[in-house]
Amino acid sequence: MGASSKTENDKTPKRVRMAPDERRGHILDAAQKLFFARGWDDVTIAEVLSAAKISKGGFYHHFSAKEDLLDGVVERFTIQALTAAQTARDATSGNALQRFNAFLAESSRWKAEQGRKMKFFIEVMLRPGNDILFDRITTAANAAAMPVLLEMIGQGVDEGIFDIPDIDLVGETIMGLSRGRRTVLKEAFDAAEQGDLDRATECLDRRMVAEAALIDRVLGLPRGSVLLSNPTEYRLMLRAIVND
Amino acid sequence: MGASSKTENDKTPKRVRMAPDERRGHILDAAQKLFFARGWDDVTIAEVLSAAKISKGGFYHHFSAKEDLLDGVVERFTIQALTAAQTARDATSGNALQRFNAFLAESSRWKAEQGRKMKFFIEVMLRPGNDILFDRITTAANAAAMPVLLEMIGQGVDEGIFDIPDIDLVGETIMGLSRGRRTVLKEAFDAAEQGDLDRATECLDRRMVAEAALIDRVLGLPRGSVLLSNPTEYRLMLRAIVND
DNA sequence: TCTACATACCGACCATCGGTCTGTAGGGTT
DNA sequence: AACCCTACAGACCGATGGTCGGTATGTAGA
Repeated sequence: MGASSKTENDKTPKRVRMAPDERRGHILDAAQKLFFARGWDDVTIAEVLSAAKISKGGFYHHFSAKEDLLDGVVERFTIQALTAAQTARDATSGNALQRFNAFLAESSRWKAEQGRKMKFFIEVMLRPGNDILFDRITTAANAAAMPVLLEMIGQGVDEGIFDIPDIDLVGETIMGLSRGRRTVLKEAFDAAEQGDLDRATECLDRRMVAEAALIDRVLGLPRGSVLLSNPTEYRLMLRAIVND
Repeated sequence: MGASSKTENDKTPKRVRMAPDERRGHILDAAQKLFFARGWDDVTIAEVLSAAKISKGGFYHHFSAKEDLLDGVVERFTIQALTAAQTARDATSGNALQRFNAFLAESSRWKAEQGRKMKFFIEVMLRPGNDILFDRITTAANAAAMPVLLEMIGQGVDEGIFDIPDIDLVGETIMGLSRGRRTVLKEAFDAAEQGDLDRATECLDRRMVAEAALIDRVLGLPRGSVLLSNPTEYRLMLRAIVND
């Protein structure tokens, strides 16, 4: 083959053709990384293009708009969150309270894992401008987990263990609390960055204890029924984050 | 002044010069109207310009960016919310629960008034894309009202009336609930638009009753202590909205 | 009242960004 | 080999937020 100029010297073939799903995945990977690092509005299509090594035409062959990219990223998270929630539900048995506690534990474990995997995730979601991104992800993830949660609460009501004024409000309250953790996370993160891991851990832990006490009330349970705190888990997460 | 050509024929003086505050106010008026009607991202600077009857250069003399406009609008609301909250606090006396109820009543009255004044307000804030605007306003308004709320709750704790796990969480929970009303508002609004005012009212009322029951729990109060429902108020608001 | 200075204001211009369109490469099928 | 389908390239476009040099409208001091 007298084509050394073809087989070897061509370091960059003009076109790399991929299966749609694969290409889509690559683009989403690049976009996700950028979005988490700097927020959705700040990142331009051009940047995603060069990060994903594809042309504009190629991109718009797979995505209809920039908004579509956001949807794609959010969708990934939703799917992950959903399967995680279902796994947690299916893996546990016993009465509603036991299942509920197991579910909360798994849920916070999953969140901590996300925080560990993506260095910027927590740091970034605390910055204004990323509200949209963060809000959409948490909303979608919560929405995915909500049916599972409500099912368990329903079971608790049927069993006569829980006593609640309105089932929708319970779900909402829990979602609201989880959203409000943003502030505490920021505080803990700042402390961790200054090397004060103890204070950071204690900060998160106190919050979780308080949340648990509040959920006790909301579900009409005696104090100490709901378990939400897991200091070692926080420690791991914070350590992973701080170590770049 | 023999200058008929000056005093009368000049229909449009080339420049209208105003005091900075006045001009700023005019621009904000125009911007607010447009934002509420169609959302922040949809409205272009050019539209604000023509609505406020000012040139681009003039505009950028008073505002540094489009974002600045949002800040201005939000700031107005914050101030209004703050004074409303303070008024409500100062106007009431009695024990913490009485003051708390009075405060809630005033607060919801104020919100209803806003909904009445601005036709599009509710309709618009339910549309995606206006999340940012709505979120920023509610967040700012809530943040303004929060100290007042916490002060009252603190009083209740001191008086031994309230029994709470963590004061910050209480504020957060209440704020979260108020944010979650969006969904219910949408439902009620849709019902009202179809002429079913009864269903709309009932929808809001049920929500408020449930919320009150939940807050009872959170504050460690016997059921029925917190009063949040005011059907006639909703009726007025919904009627005003539906009648264009 | 003339001059000098400050500032509110104008509008043409610019850079950038999301999105479109025409054309092309490359793998599979016949 | 001829063909087609489609993943892909990149020039191009319209809109939009923002800038800049210049102009009108005051006001303070001589």
